[in-house]
Amino acid sequence: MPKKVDVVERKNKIATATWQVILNKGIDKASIQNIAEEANMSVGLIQHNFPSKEKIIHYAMSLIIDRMEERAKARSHAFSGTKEEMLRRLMKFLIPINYEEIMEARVWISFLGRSFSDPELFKLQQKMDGYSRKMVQMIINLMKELGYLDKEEDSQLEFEILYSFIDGMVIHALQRPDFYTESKVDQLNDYYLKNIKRRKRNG
Amino acid sequence: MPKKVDVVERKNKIATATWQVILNKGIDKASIQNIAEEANMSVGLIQHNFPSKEKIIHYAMSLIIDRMEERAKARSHAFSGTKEEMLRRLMKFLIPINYEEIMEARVWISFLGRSFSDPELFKLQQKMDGYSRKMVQMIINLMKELGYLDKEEDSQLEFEILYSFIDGMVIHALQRPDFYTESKVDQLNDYYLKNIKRRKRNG
DNA sequence: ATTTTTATAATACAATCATATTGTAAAAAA
DNA sequence: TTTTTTACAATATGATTGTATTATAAAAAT
Repeated sequence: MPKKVDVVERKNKIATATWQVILNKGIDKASIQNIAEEANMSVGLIQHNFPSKEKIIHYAMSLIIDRMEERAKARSHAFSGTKEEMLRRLMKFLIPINYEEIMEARVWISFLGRSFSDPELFKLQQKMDGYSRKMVQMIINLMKELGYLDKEEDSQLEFEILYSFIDGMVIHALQRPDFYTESKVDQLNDYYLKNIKRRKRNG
Repeated sequence: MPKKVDVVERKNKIATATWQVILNKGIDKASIQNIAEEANMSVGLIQHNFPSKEKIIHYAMSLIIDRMEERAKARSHAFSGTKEEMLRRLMKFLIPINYEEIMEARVWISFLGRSFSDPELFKLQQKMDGYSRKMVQMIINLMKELGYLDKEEDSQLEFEILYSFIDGMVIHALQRPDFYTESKVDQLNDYYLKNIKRRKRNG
């Protein structure tokens, strides 16, 4: 056989080309031929790596989610700095900040739209949701540890509000990246925490 | 000529058929032929009402936004009840609650995904954003009026947090409609307001 | 009553689509 | 060395696509 090729790397290259086509031309133009052209590959090579276009789409979304989870994991495993800094870092776990992250988040939105008519994509989205909830729970736990919330307090509503706030920022950040810079996000998170502290002093 | 037909009604019927195809098969399957079948019309009739497929998509998104704005307007113009009730009603201005609203919000997400590669859709999305911001500002003003916020206070950060919270709930409501019932949304909004009040007592 | 305008349908067509088929070169396995 | 396996390309194919063309019936305008 020819030079044994890294099949994962190959698939990822096809997936990222798919993202590019979706970003530049829209998801309805994400055809095998267009993906092949974007990836500088032949149609046959794409077919050699994926049995159908459906599988390309599914793989492309699952890779987006993997990337998001990786970033979140990297942030939650970075134990440098104080716990207060850790809390602030965690609160940004989903927010797309640099160009690459914004593009990925935009592609994710396209997949989210399709997930309502594609059960496989819906499952992937649910997986993403499950992971996000774990991260938000970590944030809530850290808030309790740092005295932002009472430890005995039932924090279910606090959880949902924080999660909505974070996902809302994601939606806004990918629509107005010039406004939603990292420092703007920091400012909002600080204000959010300050408000929790202010009301806590009151009980 | 034949029975003069209501051209707006006709266009809206095509637009809603487009929504259905997007919901059932995905935005990449929203072809003229599929839309025609869904609307029980001939391809020629679709073409008679729209010069191109592009225009159908644009019209379909603009109708979604009109519907959302209409609902928001209806809620903000309903002056029944106390101002506290009005505040709570306004906080739900974007949240999809019944089946129809959830479907519309899901279609909106599909258009949002495409808006990054279609300048016309992006403009429509910006229009929607502008309207939403007006509504959120109304809510902030009412919060000041009702003593939730200090009137002199610069409420820019408060504004962004509330707007993200609301848009985040939208994203969550259309993904988990069984969880995000209207009463759950009410509960979250009440808790949100209660927290503002608690911290305000402290200053 | 004749002409014109309009709503609607049927169908045609080239482009693009997803996928199948076939071929080839290279290297691992025998 | 021979065989087999694999990476990759070229091209074919039938379905679907957006759009153009043509036809028709009905009613408004003349």
